[in-house]
Formats: sequence, C-alpha cells, structure tokens
Amino acid sequence: MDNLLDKKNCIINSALCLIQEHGFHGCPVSMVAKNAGVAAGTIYTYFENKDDLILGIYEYVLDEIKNYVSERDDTSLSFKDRFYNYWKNLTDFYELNPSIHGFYDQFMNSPFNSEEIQNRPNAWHDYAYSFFNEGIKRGEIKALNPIVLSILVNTNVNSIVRIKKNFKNKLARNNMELDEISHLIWDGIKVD
Amino acid sequence: MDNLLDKKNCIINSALCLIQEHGFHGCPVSMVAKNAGVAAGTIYTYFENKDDLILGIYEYVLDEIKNYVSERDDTSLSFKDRFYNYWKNLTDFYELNPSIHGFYDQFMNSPFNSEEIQNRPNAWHDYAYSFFNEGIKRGEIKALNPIVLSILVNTNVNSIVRIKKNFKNKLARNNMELDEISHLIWDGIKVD
DNA sequence: GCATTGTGATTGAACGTTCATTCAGTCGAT
DNA sequence: ATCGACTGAATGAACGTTCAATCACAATGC
Repeated sequence: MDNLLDKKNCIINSALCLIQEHGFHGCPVSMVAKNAGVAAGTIYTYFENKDDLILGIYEYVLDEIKNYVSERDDTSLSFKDRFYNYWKNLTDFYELNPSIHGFYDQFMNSPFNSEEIQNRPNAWHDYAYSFFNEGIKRGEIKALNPIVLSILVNTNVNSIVRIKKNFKNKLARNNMELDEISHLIWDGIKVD
Repeated sequence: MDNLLDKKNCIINSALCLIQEHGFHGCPVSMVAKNAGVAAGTIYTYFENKDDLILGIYEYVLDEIKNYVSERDDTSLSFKDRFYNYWKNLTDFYELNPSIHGFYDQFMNSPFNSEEIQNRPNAWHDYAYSFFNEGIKRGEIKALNPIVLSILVNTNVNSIVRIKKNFKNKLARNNMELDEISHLIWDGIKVD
C-alpha cells in the first residue's frame, strides 16, 4: 500500500521534471513512464488519462507549497515578521523545487487552469487567503481584499524567482535588488 | 503586396485567438488555417513551420504592446504622471486585446520562451527598460535595476488583468482595490 | 486586342510520424 | 488458486508537413 503511494509519487515527480523542462505536450506518457521506471500502461492504473495526471500533479503541487509555507508560519510573531517569513519561505520553496515552480507557472497560465479548476477547493489559496485576512483583522495591513493581496504577493514571488532563474548571470551581483521588492510591497500594504 | 501582408496578419490573428483559447497544442495548424480562411498549406508560405508561426506571433505581439504604450507616452509630463499613464495604457491594451494578453502570458511561461529567445532583441523590453531608466536619471524613482523595475511592473499589470478576467463576477464591485496596486507600487519605487 | 507563357500564391488530399490509450498475457503476493 | 498490479507491443486517431495540381494574373509576343 505504501508501495503504491510511492509509485504514484514517483510518476508525479517524474512528470513534474519533464513538464517543467519540455512543456505539457513535449513530454509524452511513454517518456514519463520511462523516467519513472514503469511501463506506459502502469500510469493508467493511477490516472484516468494524461489530463487527469496533470491535474493530479497540480493538486500535489498545491499541497506541497501550502505545507511548506504553513508549517513555517509562527503565529506568535508580529504580522510584519510573519509576512517576511511567508515571502522568504515561498521563495525558498520555489528555489528548492524548480520543477514545481516551472510547472506551476505553466499551469496557471494555460487553458488547463479552467474556470472549473479555479473554483475547486484549493488548500493553498485558502491558506493564503486566511493568512492575509488575519493581517487585516489584526489591523497590521490595509483592508484590501485578501484574494487580491494573496494573488499580488504570490505573483510577485513567482516572477522574482523566475527572474532569478532566467537572469542568473546578469543579476548575480545584485540579488539584493530583488529582495528590495518585498520591502516595497510591505510598505505598500502595511497600516501606517 | 499589401494583400500578402494582410494575409500574414490574418493568419497571425487567427492563431492568436485560438491559442489564447485552446493553448499552443490545442490548436492544430488545420484549425488556424480554417479560422483564417486559407488552406493548411498556405501557412507554410508565410512560416517555416508551426514553431516559426508561434515565434512570429510573439514578435507581432511585442510590437503591438510597445507601439500602444510608447505612442501614448507624453515626455513633457512629470515622471509620476508618465508612470501612471504607462500603467493605465498597458492595462487598457491588454483589456482591449484579451487574446494578446492570453498568448503573452502563456508564451512567457512556456518552454518556447527559451534562453535564446530571451536574448534576442526585443523592442518592448528595450522600451520598458529605457522608460524606467529615464525615471531614475531624472531622480524621480529609486536607482533600482531598470530590468527589475520593468519586469516588476509588467508582471503586476499582467496579473491584475488576469485577476480581473478570472474573477469578473466576484470582484465586479470593487475593481478599485486593483487600482490601489499601482499606487502601492509607485509609493514603493518613488524617491521620497 | 488576343493568345501564350511564366511566376508565384493557393489548395487540400495524402503521407508519415507521434502519441495517448488499450489489452492480452505475465508476475507476485496472499 | 485468486486477484490485482504490471508489462509493452499493438491500435488508431490526430496532427504537422509535403507536393502535385490549380489558379490568378502579369509580362511578352504577335
């Protein structure tokens, strides 16, 4: 039973890497299978079809992000500190897991991310929503819509990680500038 | 001659719509052709292959964005006003041309956007770079890296437009919150 | 004016490849 | 002996690309 879960995760991770590198359609099921060390047919014991596999990966990815960030939240701190931790942890997570970052970026902007998908329960979005909602309740950040706030912050972290990835050589000396952005956002949303 | 250019643009626009709706691989060449009112083979007189078509669209899109925004820049204004115009014009443009927005979002996060592509001359990026560079020279915004600034602003406008598109119903009453974000960014980058 | 030829765009059926999916048969654990 | 996971060759549909044939039309010759 544990074995089966392992195999499923193995398939998911294999697909994750390949999709990040080659895109959804640049990675045939056969390639995923080979990379995961199973036969092509085996994938169909775990997933209905390729689309279902991709949605499975998406859910896995959301869980991983949410777990990493929420586990490291310390509710006893000031909201300002919690905000900076949130920012740092999310950044760290993406940098530790570049294939998750690549997959997520691609998925969010693809037609896979349909309205139906967006309306499904989503542990990570819910967490982010309630996180910023708390900041508002505590009176430490402006009463903006928490949905807007969470998307704003997540989008910026996402794109900063992408910049770091893409312009590694050109920006190497002054990554600091990118960290500036978190201050900039905090200054923008904090209650003066 | 004009006719040929028309046809090329017709193919590009046809593909643009379909890609935005169905994704790169959800729109076969045959479908693009049908939508453009030409035969499948005709596309290959204008483009080497499907990848070349997609790159062609990308270049077309960059030009359109750059033209719209740069034409509406009024260099006689204060940089603050120019910044807000830039923001508004870019937002307007994406909202007037949702298929360009959809295509651009998808392209940027896909493996099409390879390192080689990122290093090619890019009229839109160059324009954005020099725009923010001027704000720095004039001493109206902080001396952050203009590359970082332009990507930051473009990313945020991009994602705000996406939010508006996706959450039309849920946010209808308070789009104002989204406009808040431009102030937030301006406050962050301006020289106090 | 009219016929002929040349040129290059256009067509869409046909080709060959790729790929998701299936399934008959095998394997291994209980 | 049973059952479910697993295999991987086989299947067939989808799709990018080609190309022989057609068409539109301009240039040339009579």
